[in-house]
Amino acid sequence: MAERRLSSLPSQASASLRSDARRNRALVLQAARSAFEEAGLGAPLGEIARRAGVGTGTVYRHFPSKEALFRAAVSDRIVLFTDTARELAHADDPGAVFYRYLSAVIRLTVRNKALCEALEGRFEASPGVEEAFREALAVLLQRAQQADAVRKDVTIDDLMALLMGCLSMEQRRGPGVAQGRMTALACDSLRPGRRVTKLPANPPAGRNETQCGVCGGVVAPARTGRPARYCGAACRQKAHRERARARA
Amino acid sequence: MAERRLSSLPSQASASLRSDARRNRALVLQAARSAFEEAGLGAPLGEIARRAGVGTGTVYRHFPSKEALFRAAVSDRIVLFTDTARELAHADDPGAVFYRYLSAVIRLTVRNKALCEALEGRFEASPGVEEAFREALAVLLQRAQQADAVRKDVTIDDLMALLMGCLSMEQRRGPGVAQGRMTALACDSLRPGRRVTKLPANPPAGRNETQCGVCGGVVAPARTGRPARYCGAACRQKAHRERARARA
DNA sequence: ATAAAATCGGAACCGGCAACCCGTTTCGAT
DNA sequence: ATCGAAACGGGTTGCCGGTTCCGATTTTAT
Repeated sequence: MAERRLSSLPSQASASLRSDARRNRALVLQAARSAFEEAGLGAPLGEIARRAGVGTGTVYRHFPSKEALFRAAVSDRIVLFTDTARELAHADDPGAVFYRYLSAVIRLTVRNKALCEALEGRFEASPGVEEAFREALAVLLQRAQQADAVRKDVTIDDLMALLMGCLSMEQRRGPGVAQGRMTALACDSLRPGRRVTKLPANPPAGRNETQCGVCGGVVAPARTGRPARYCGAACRQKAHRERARARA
Repeated sequence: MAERRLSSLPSQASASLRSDARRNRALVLQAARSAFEEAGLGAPLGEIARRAGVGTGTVYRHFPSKEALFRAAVSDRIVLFTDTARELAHADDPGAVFYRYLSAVIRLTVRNKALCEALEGRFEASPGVEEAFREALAVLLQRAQQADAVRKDVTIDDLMALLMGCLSMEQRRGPGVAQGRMTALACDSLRPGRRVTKLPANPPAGRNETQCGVCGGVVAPARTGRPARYCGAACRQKAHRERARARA
């Protein structure tokens, strides 16, 4: 009787489960990993069930939703990354360690669409898992900067963006093109040295230049109180008409 | 009688159409631009019809498929980029022009999901349109390299990847973070100067290191004739089991 | 061995969307 | 003003994929 749809203590799974259930759970997880790795979250759930050799019902017995399954499938990889970063935080040569670590993470992630999507943070891998990775990486970054191996104006936000950018760059290179070219390029961009461009500072909470919501053109910073959203009267009217239509 | 489902001469549309048809076509195109801009190809077609104030049937009268509509909606922007690049090809200061152009393209594309997807080449914007852009950009790159403003080991492939990477990087920055930081970083990585890393050369058509198809670990270059796909016997067996299951 | 409980499997359900179709409306030539 | 053809629009169809449900099956405790 009692609750039937509780199931799935996502963390410690092996305890107190019937033997077949334990086995099936592992099969599902394995199948999910390989399917998600190839197709990302887009992988159909039926396909995962088929690969695991179970019915879709069984999948739902163990994981309350597709997304929960996804989390379970990728989070351990991310945790592994995090742990590694934490260990490396006390290494001797922070600069070299930083670059090697970054390259390794990228190399190990590129081929794994699920991991890419998870790192991109479109959905939390698991509450905290992604955040922990970010913080561990921040430590490596900071130490590399202290060792003067990474330019000081780069923030952890920049680095996370750069990481994802590298993933998307490396990802769309066909076979026959060297893996890692973009990563190498990105690493070079982090190195201190003779620089031509200053990184644009984050806006001082004031207004800054934006894009016209209709035509994409440049909008001059507003002089009046309300934020300027359109590049001119024509686009503003167009937007109003559109909204009116939307309400109707 | 005759062909009813021909419709949509995608290029010169205004000729020989009834006045209401011409107007509706423009409305649909405009609505498509704005919807795709926000949501990319994922924007539902019904939503586009709604915004245009027409029925879905009308959309299909003018464009044979959703993708054709998408092409029509974005290709003119790309053509604009291409034309601009061609004009700039004869500019005096190839280095500065190159960097300015690159930044501008990124700035004008980031907020436009449709344009991003089109440039990423997941589907041709229009046969040739995307290719033309690439070639025009290649000219700018080459001239900048001749002027010693861009490192010589960067190829047009690298640049295209870098462009898309910048897009994906800038895209996922929330408001309150300066636009263009990643672009600036990327531009710096292109500049010649004291470099620490060599870009990995494209593989000499020989084998190179790959990843294990199961666990993602490193696979040593194969010594035998057949390509090594797994990092060890365990993973190989796992893969075989999986395939067997897939067949059944 | 037996029965209760847990688990399994896959058919059925449901929502969302692209694409199609056809009765109705509008245009514009005469 | 009239009429035929062109265009409209939204209801309908087909498909896909996530989720649920329940009868059948397996495990485990006694």
